[in-house]
Amino acid sequence: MSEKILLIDGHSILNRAFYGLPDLTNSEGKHTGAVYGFLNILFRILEEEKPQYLTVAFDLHAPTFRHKMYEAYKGTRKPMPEELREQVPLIQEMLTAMGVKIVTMEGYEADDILGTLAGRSEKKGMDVTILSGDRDLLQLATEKVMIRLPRTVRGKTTIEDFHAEQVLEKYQVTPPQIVDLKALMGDSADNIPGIPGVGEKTATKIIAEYGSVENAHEHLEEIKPNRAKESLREHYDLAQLSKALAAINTDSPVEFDYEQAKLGNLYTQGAFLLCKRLEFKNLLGRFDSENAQPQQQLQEFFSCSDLSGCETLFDKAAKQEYVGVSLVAEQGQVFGVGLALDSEEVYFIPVEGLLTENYLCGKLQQLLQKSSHGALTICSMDVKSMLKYVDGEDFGEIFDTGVAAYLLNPLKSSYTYDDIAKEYLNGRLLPSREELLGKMTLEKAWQQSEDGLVNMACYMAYTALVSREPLCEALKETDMWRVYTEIELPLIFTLNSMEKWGIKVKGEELKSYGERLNIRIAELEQLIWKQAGEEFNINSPKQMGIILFEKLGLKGGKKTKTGYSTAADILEKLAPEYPIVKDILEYRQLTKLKSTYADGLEKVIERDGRIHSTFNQTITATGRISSTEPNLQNIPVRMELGRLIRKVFVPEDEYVFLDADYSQIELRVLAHMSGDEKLIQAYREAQDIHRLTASQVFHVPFDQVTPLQRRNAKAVNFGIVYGISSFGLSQDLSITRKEAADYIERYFETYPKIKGFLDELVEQGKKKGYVTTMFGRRRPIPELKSSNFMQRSFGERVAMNSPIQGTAADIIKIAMNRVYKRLKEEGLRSRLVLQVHDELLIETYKEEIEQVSAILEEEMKGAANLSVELEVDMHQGNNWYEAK
DNA sequence: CTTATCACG
DNA sequence: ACGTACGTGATAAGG
Repeated sequence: MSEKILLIDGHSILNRAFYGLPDLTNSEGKHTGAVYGFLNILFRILEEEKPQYLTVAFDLHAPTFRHKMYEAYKGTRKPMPEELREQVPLIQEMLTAMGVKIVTMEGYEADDILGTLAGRSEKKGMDVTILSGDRDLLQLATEKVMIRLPRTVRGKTTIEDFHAEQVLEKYQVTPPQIVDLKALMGDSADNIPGIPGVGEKTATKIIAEYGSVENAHEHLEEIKPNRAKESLREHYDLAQLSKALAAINTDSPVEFDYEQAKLGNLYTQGAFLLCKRLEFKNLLGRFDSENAQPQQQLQEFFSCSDLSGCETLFDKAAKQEYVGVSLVAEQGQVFGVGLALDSEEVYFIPVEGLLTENYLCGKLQQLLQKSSHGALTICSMDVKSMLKYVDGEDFGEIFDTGVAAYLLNPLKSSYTYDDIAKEYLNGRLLPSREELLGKMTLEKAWQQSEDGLVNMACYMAYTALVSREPLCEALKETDMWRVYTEIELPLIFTLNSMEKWGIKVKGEELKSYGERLNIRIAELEQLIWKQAGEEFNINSPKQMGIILFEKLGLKGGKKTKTGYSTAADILEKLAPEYPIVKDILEYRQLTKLKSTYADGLEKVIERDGRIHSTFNQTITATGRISSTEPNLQNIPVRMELGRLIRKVFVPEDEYVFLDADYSQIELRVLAHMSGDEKLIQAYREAQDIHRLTASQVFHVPFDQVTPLQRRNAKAVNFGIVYGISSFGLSQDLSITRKEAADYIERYFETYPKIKGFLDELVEQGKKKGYVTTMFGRRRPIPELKSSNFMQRSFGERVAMNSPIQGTAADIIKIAMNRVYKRLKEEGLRSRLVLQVHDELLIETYKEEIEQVSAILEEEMKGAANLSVELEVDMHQGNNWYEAK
């Protein structure tokens, strides 16, 4: 078997990968999608080809590189987008790290290098594979040289392969004749003129018959279409020039050492580190853990499993200024505690023997208690998750790595110790949880060997302790110190209290509600099947799309890449005409209620008869909190049938619910932040904002606004908060874009300062790369720099929305902290149990109703001092349905 | 493990 | 021309 060499057209493949994949960025906002795509294609081809040699050719001057497909279509030339340009050095660095030979040469394009190397290698008796996205290279195909052209269609990459034979099949000319073909037809993307009046069809015919431009010219009189004959006669010199331009130089003086191109182990340590830096998590798995991964200089950790040693440790910890703590626990089961006294003295205390779960949690509580420490600050990666295992509500000073890192960059999906070490400890690389434990659960890891667990616990405690200083510095640097200390840190305890109290749910009522739904669901199912003429899975959009749009022939064609869209807004337009659609919509609604709410909630009722949701503080990009397992922030309310579910959420005996929500907080925030006098005035006079907007926008007297006008104006107000676009508004109101644009224009005429304010936000976002809330919370917006219109537009809307949504989030967080503090300090039995973005639910002891109402009103209204009042609506009830 | 759908603010 | 409203989370299908 002969040897094989793989030659890659570097820029071309990078380009393919860039346009074929969504624009990936790592958590630092570095664009990495093209590099990732390149590596995936590379690995795939290597597996298929198994070559002995590999080399990648690059043009020396990247900026001359173009996206040919795009240009061929547009007929214009655009510079390489910045997102792609910055990835060129990255892929070269990656290839070099993998020991892959890169070839460039002054004065020659990558094409020429590839052509030359292909020729030389073939002469040596090798098989050659050229990987490129550029069809020009087809001229290089022979019996031994195969050109592989990857094509990305809807995210799937297929590869077209060409030996000489396949070129002939597809283009009716031999590979070298491709050059002659181009000489006649030209190639706008490559600036090859060709000759006028000759396109692909004619050119192919001529070359297939006469073999070359020169021979065709000799037989000029025989050339068939007259137009072509005359053109060739007149522009023969142009044809020859084009031919020269199209021909790839197969004899360039490139120096090439086959030894250096020998394919070795790609999975080197350097490549591993780079993959890690770029966050190619999927690729990391390819690396052989022994060869590639750097020797983890595991820090020296100590285990302590005897009672007196443990006591000593905690005593010592309590006397310090700072101590790093981690709790290794999962689903109520505790495995051990990590304790970092200083950077060199990190301990793991396993649950073992006398050191029981209870004992350890008790020690942790003592450490956290306010009374126990004078000047001690407990540093942890995630304080709230630790508090879950600790009693009491009177805690001392803490530092929370996760919350701090979240404020500094709220766009990350997680805040693990290895990421934080990398980012805030000078690129320090620690072994990640996955590297230590794999995909094992804690329990499995514990049973197998506690080594990984020990390391993880210690690294967590260590990182929490050591990264405190740089994180605090960064918070001060970015003017977020106050948001951190005055809003987020106290919020940890507020949320902890809410999670621990939970909310009482009537399980039996939930069950009967579900059964009631089931009766109707079964009816609808039969009804739908009957109308469809067959039984099918109504829950499958795929099956339903086929039934509706193919079998029953409803109009309203394709929408998604996988088939027909059967989303509610599409179906609703069809509902008046087709009864089956109405039934499907009702079926959807009921099954949603059944599975997500009736069944879903029942599953998470704990033994105390209450649901304990988790409120996540480090998820959203804007500063809101989110709720999981279950999500209690999306319990139905808009439709009556769904709203009934709220009747199962009840206060304990002797308690009632007090529900308080901010009235139009986001619009009020907008009024304040923009300083628009008209809007401020309107709120001061307690006017109906939507009606007022309607009267201004539609130029009608205030008291003659029709309900439709008011509804439209309300949508405009919402649109403003979301970062208005005429398309979005038109979609929402089912009007034309022109009309929507009209509404917006008149809105901005009415409230000129709002226009200025929003423009300023976008400008600030573009200039600084982030926008801020009233309290200084930041939201980075990397999309604003994108060359992609859609992405950039998204960035602009985000720039307009985030400060408003985020400021509202800040305000209610402040209110929560204040309410929590007042309830505690005034020794009340009432407690905060839920937050739903602009709403707080308090399980109120009946004798405290008056006092709690006053606290709620006072603290919610007083949470921020705006130029308009913060109005609060409050209701009382024996369940959530009544109280809302 | 991603996609479509739908619940909330 | 581009083809979207902002922010979330849970469920069921179907690779």
